[in-house]
Amino acid sequence: MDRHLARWRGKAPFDERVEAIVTRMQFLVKRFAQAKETALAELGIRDFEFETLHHLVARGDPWRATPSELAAELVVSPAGMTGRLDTLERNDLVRRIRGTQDRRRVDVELTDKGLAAWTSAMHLRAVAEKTIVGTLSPADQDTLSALLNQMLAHTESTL
Amino acid sequence: MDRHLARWRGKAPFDERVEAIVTRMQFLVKRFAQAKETALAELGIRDFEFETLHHLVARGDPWRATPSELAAELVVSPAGMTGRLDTLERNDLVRRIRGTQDRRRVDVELTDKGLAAWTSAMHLRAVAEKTIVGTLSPADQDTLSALLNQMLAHTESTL
DNA sequence: GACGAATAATTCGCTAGCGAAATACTATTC
DNA sequence: GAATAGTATTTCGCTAGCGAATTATTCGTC
Repeated sequence: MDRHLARWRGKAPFDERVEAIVTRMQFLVKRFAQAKETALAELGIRDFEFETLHHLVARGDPWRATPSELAAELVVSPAGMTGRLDTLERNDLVRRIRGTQDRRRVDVELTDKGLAAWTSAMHLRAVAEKTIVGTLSPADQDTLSALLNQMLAHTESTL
Repeated sequence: MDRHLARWRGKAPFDERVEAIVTRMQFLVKRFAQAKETALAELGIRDFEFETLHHLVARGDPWRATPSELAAELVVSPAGMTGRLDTLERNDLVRRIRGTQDRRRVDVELTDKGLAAWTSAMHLRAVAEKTIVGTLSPADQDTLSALLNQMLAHTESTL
């Protein structure tokens, strides 16, 4: 992948540094995704399933959220989230509960099976991620996290 | 998105720092993707089309590569790359040329139209990316790029 | 020259996700 | 109470990409 960047050195009609950052991040995120899918495959769970359960667990008991909240947090369209929830519900990992005060709303709740699946998967997935991030020292990890956060703060403010 | 991370503080059964890094990178890469699709939409070109043309241009005249080379550089499966090239060929952005010395191979070559499309799109896409990365100082950008590269070097060495 | 292993690209069947529209519902105004 | 605008979720039609298998070709061995 750095060969790609090397080809442009000195002659690219754009900011090479920005190009390098974006390209490396894209590449790494694909690697994270591949590592996680591989690690989770032995449990028969997909990473998008895990991520969704993860966000429900993060909310604490009673582990509920609306499809819109989940869609926003996971950067997925409403239609995409509906499809995800269809899959999770079909696998008995979540249940949909119609709102009583506002029937347009749906509460997505983690099932016992979903919580157990999350528990089993969480460690495997953490190992897969740490394998890559762990090459950095803790101090470097803090630096990286802060820089990413600075860019994130910007994207949040322009929405 | 940081609300998600805040929910775990102090009680997560995994390394919060690693989680923060991976989550932020995933979020940012999605934002990059959205910004680029939006910017390129006015030219009627998709980001995956641009990325593919970009890798061909990077090789210099005569702007050729095999499907396997492109698949590896862009982290796409062979089947996925075949589909991409189908789309690019249908839009007259590339042409496929059967190898003469090894007829299993195909040479993917940029067309004039493809080069023109890359030229038009390149600036728009660079602006979209810089909008986010540009919030960091040049020194911070170098730091970020180096840290990302350190992780990348590791993933390359474990393939 | 025949055969088997390996390689390159494509095909096949499938899926997660998208944008836009539709449906169901709520809130506000008259 | 009726009408309208807005919201939440789902439906619809489509697509980029995947894994596995297939097809065509090359290379090495006998």
